[in-house]
Amino acid sequence: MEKEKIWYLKRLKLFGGPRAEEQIRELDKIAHHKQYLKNQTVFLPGDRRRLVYLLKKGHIKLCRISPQGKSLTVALLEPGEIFGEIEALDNRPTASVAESLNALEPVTVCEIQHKDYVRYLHQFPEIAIKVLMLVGARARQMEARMEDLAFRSVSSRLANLFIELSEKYGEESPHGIRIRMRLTHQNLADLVGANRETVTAFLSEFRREELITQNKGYFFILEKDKLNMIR
Amino acid sequence: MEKEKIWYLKRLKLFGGPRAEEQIRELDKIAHHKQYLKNQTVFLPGDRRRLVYLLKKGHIKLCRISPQGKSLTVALLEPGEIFGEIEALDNRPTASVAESLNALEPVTVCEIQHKDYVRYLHQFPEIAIKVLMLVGARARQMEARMEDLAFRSVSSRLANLFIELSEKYGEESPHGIRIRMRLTHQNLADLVGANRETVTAFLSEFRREELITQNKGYFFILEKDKLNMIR
DNA sequence: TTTCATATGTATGCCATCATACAATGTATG
DNA sequence: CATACATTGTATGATGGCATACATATGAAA
Repeated sequence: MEKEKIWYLKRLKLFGGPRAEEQIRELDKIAHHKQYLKNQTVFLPGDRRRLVYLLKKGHIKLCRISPQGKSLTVALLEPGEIFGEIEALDNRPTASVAESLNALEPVTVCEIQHKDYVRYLHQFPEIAIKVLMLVGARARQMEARMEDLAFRSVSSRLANLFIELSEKYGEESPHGIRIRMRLTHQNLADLVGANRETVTAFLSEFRREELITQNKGYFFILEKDKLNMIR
Repeated sequence: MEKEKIWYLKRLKLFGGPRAEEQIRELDKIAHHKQYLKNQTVFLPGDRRRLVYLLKKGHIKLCRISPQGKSLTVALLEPGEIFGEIEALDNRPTASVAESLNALEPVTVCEIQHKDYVRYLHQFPEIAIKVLMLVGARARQMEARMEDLAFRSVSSRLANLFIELSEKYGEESPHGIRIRMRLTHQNLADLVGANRETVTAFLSEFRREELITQNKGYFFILEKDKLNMIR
């Protein structure tokens, strides 16, 4: 049963070395299981609780909301990922929103108090270094997305998004690579920083050219290399 | 003389606690002093040396270059800042360029081999945590800039850039807040992800409205709060 | 000082993307 | 099944910012 309880921690790729067992046990001690019903937000901009989260089940999107109410999705998260105030330096609260993504079932997370988290990192410095690498990798991805926003057209960003999605969330299927999360056109628009209508138009085009298909909210990538060539 | 040699490390804000002295001494052992003449690049995309750098003198910009040769500046660095492969996870080399910024004098840095750096972090885990916070803070800044790119107009981004510059690099002067680094219109354009001509046009407008002035490559901010209100 | 390269200033037409509008379809829920 | 709501599809005009073009200014080097 104990084993059952910590399975999710094993997906985290944060642990390793001779102390791995201990690392997992200690993290489990400070992590508090919690469920969010669908379409509930996990945290909002300005949240002062400064929690660190481990995603156990479901999908989460991290967004930024503009003053005019438009939304930009900064990251999509899968079970096993860590998020929240993992790198909180100053006292400023987050500027992002975390919410479940078109969830059909509830989202399950573990919450960790920030002070427990910092104590834990001091206890297991190897893990601090791994978290550093993780945050760094995400920073690089963001750089790449910034470059896209600055230089590339919506169709190009959208094509690129499908390639990234297929790499991170794709699974082979008889009808092409299936993206294993429900995504609306609005979701895609928020991911590429564009208008929903514009996205819909390009999706129609992609479908006409048989690069992708769409079924009950799930997308299938048919021609990955052709998508790669869209300017 | 020894004191002279490590002054630059004291600017780093990475050290602290009872072991601060030791931290600095050990870092100095693995850091190799190096000078770059003006307009030399420190590293290019694909650089496999995977070095970590400490900036001692001069300014550095980190850029991304698009396939069409357009450049987006990801970060501006001042003396005392750390950059390079501070968070290198995978074996992929950087996608960014680091080059000196309109340098009139040579840029001075310290280079650290990546393996020495990792060993150092293991030796002083407190520092790994500080680097984590630092990388995190930069990641948040990038999120904010992504939001800007996605939602805001060039004039708004430009006004916002001046506010950020005045906060990070500004110093009071009789003629307003002086940005203490030489910046061309092209530099600004690269920072906000826009066309040089477009930027020049808005700068003329800002100058006409007496929000900023420009003198020998240096900018002065006159009306910070009015800049804040530009949509 | 003269020369040359770099940086700045301004105008023009063009085009990608947005905002708006509305119809059509899909899907959850009583 | 019927209803309501969310999502998708498509067209339209408006426009911000880009590319292009070229003139002028600035300042470093000779």
